[in-house]
Amino acid sequence: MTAARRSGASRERILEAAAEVVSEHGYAGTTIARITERCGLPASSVYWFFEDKDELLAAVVLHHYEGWLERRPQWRPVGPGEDLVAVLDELLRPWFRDLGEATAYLRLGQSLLLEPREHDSAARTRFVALRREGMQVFEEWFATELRRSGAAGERPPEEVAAELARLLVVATDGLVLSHRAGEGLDSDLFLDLLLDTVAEVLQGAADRPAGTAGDRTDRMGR
Amino acid sequence: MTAARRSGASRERILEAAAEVVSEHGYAGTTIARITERCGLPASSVYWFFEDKDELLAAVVLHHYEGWLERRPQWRPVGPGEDLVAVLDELLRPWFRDLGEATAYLRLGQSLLLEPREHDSAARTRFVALRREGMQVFEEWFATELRRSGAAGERPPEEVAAELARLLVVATDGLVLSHRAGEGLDSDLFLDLLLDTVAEVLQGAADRPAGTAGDRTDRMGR
DNA sequence: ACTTCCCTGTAGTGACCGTTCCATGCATAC
DNA sequence: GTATGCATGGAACGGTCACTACAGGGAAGT
Repeated sequence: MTAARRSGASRERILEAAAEVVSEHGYAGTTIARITERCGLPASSVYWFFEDKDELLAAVVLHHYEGWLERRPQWRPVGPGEDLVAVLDELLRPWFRDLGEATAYLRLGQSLLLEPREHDSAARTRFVALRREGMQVFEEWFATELRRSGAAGERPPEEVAAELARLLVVATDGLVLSHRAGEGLDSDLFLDLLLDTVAEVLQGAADRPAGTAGDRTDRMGR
Repeated sequence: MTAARRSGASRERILEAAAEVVSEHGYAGTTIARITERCGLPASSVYWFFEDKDELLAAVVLHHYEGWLERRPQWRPVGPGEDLVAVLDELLRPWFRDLGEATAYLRLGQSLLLEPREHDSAARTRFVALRREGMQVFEEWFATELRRSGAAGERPPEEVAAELARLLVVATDGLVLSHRAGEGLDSDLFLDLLLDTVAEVLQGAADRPAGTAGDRTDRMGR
């Protein structure tokens, strides 16, 4: 058990068991008892590694986010003759295909989002922060590529990038929920539609003069 | 009897108290104790009118849905010289403006969606059913107007209508969650973007020949 | 061999959960 | 007045929740 101690294998086991329980029983159905049953370790071990249930869930959120960061698409720059939307398609499609089933992470996070703000659990706070961080990954890639290609037209590239990143996040959230409702919404076609919208935003940005652009976009988020 | 029970004012009080508790404390924080505290009636009254907590929540879902049906936008037909998207704008904008705060209904429903399917509570089952029903309200209006105006081009109007209805529902879900995350996503601008997308779908449907249209759209839906 | 420290095992804790029991009101009808 | 049935009041029920007190194991250092 030496190796187990040093490598923190028990902590990992608890973390993974918790994630499995969340994905099987949902947020409300996640109890310490189920987690201990799942990982074979007693509750005292759980409370040895984690201060309380809230901190454990926060750790689950962080754990999954880090996993996503490793497996996330590589944001390669757009080549000279390439279309930005085509590259985006290539980057996002595998991820969208997994959205229906694979992401217990998003399910847990969305449950946390729907909880009241006031009570402000560590898990919820962390998810909101990581969600924002993840969105910035999108945003910066967009901003870089828009700046390079000049596809944003008269509008500030950062502004268009923020808009597009928000659009992506909102769309994925909606897609996950739609899937949970058992509506057979096809991820592939939905991405098609989304990319069409992205193209349309870019088109609009390029066409529109600077003056009128401000009217439509200044309200988009903080 | 059942009819006598359903007409009672106490039943209504319990129902409203439950809705308030849900909107304040979220799904997980909704307990019988809090509901009785809120409405001033004892738990025995709650169990006089409702079989159990699950049935009470199912009744809350139905109650709010019926309220929405009454307050929903009137789906007036599109006039001769009018644009379909412009009318849609007029119909949806007030509703979208309320989405951020007002709809405890959607918050409860989304929490139910994120619960596991197997356990299959009455409340969850009912929300899924009403969600589908509500979506069909959209769908039929779209289908009618598309059939009348011929805006669907070569594609079957029902198919385009289904696609647009799904798009609307997914977008509203995502918008509610985004708002819960505290991202200052502006509902007005988001609706602008959404309507642009609708217009784009219609444009694509009108332009595309029948043969290629099938490739993109057959996957949308069940 | 002895201490040290990390982790596990057992057996709880009180609090709160949904739910139930049953006596009591309180109208209305006889 | 007395009977009838809907609805309330209050006090409990067993169960499960998150969490803890504490003793013990077992590897590592000395």
